[in-house]
Amino acid sequence: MKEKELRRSLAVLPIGTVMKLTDLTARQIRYYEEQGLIIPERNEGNRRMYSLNNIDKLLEVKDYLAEGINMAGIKQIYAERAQEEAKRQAKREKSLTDADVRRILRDEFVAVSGLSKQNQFSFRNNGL
DNA sequence: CTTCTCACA
DNA sequence: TGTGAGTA
Repeated sequence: MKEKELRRSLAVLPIGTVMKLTDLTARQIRYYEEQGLIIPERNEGNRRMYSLNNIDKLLEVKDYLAEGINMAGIKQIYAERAQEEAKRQAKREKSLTDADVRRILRDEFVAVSGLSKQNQFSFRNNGL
């Protein structure tokens, strides 16, 4: 499920192909890049190379534009989308630290009680 | 031939 | 956003 996403991110399409796939002019495609909506890579000859994800985003932008949304509006939509992703990322990190909290708490207890891990083991064997 | 940047009779 | 100029 991750190998697939990697392929979709591979920039292998020249602008000419993108034009046919999206029905957008080169001018528009470059303009949307200028607006930060997409960030195509560049090959050795400074030629823009697009990925399938870039195509999807361009088509998405095209739809928003068709719905009457302007550049500013589209930028806001992606800005909000980025913030929500940031929150999800923060939550994952928080849940991961929660797991670590137990380890930290346990180590703290061991230190305060003065019990080594080996002693804890022997205590258990003695039913304590 | 395709794409790039820059500019606007 | 279109388009032509001059390149790479």
